[in-house]
Amino acid sequence: MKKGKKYSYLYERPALAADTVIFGFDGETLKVVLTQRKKDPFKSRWALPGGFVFMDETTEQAAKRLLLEKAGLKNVFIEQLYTFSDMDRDPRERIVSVAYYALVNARQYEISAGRDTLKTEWFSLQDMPKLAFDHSKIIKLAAERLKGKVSYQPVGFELLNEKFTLPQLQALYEAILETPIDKRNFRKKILSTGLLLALDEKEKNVAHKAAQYYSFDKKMYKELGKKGFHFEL
Amino acid sequence: MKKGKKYSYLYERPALAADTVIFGFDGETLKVVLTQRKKDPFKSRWALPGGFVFMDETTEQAAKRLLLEKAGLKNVFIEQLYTFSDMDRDPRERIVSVAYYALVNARQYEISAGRDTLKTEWFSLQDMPKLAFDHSKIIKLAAERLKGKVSYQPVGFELLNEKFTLPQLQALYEAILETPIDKRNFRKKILSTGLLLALDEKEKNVAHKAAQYYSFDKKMYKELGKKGFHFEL
DNA sequence: TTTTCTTAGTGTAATATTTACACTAAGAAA
DNA sequence: TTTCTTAGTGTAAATATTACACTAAGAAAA
Repeated sequence: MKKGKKYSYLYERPALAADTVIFGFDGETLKVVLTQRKKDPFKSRWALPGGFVFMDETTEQAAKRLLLEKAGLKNVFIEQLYTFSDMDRDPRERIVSVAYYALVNARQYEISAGRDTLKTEWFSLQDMPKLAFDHSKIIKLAAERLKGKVSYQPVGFELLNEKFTLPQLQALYEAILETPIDKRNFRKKILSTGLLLALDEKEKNVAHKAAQYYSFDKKMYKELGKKGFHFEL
Repeated sequence: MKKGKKYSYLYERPALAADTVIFGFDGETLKVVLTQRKKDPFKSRWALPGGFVFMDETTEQAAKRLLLEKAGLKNVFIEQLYTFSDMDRDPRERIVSVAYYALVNARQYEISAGRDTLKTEWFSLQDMPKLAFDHSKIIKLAAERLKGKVSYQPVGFELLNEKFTLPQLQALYEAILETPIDKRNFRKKILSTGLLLALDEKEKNVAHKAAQYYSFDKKMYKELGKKGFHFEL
């Protein structure tokens, strides 16, 4: 037993961590926040923001704390993704990680580097560097999950500005689903759900016809989020 | 530091467990396997089969081992459900549990009681006893997950006999979705997916018109399981 | 052997949804 | 005033969904 190790158990226990996949949308592509590691293992490699779960917090609370500590994000939507438990996923020792994904407005939040990271940056999903640990796998699963989510729940409130145009919403859907969508059919369908409120306002300073702003009908958004609705085009 | 506690760490660690929600179908209702606890806490209460995760196995491997040890089940379909990490979910100490759900053929498998359980039995989902820990919550989430699964993936292969009739398959869908389905529309839709192979064989010894047997087209089942398909009636 | 009971199996018409597709409108910049 | 760019709109054809009632087959009962 090494000196200074204060907590002892009858059976060996893995360490417990939380990792977060932070999705943002810049109007063009889906992005994910990565942090560059300061220390070994995988020193200077990019990785998901993550860290150990403390004894006085649930894994979700840990994920939210880490979002704040590592990326400066507060009050964001998160949902549990999956728990990764391969014995060798961390070369130091066994660490079981509960992964969460978060949806944030990439334009609204300035991402700030955390304490033990060199840099923290947005990376486009189609253009990812080589990642530490099994983090590529985690991101891949998160992207699939988000794709699934879009097809049965409204998505967008968390990722867009409060006011947004239909072309913006469509671009978001196309980025998540990784497929082009017919403009007219998209509008018809999304408007028929009753999710959207047309605002009395248009885009400004665009060198083409200005698009109308919409916002989500909060009540409807919540309702369809709970009971689900099928969205496919 | 108490005597005999051999594993020491710098930081406190929760224990890691796996719990399993085993779904079966008896032709009428969805059932779940519960075991009656031999020891405190919650002595003699019904609970989900579960136990600690060892250091040389993933949580999924642990869930599979526990399925065998606690219920005598081998080679069954399992999928990760959710990780439960409330600090007080176990009164003894903090135990984080990764929950899995399994789908098995309730008629084919004899359930056998495990070592430290009094009894192991099937319980109908609508008729559950009071459960230990947060296991009611886990089962509720598992049932919702299964409901969701049915609407975008084929389900039935794991729960029915290799040969089954359309009324049996329909009864399964009705049990999972908790809603009656129109017979003609169900047949039309399920047959149009190409999932089913009509066999050259009928039910025997039934006091009414014998139903035709079908089996799943394995290739199609796998394909639709991977890429998903929308099923709703 | 006939009748009864029970569940399997079948089709259609009305309605709703999905799909494919091309032009005009608005705004700034050249 | 012309050009460039993106917003916004409608329809017809095809497909999918829904609601709904009778005949067929088999064993059991009379």
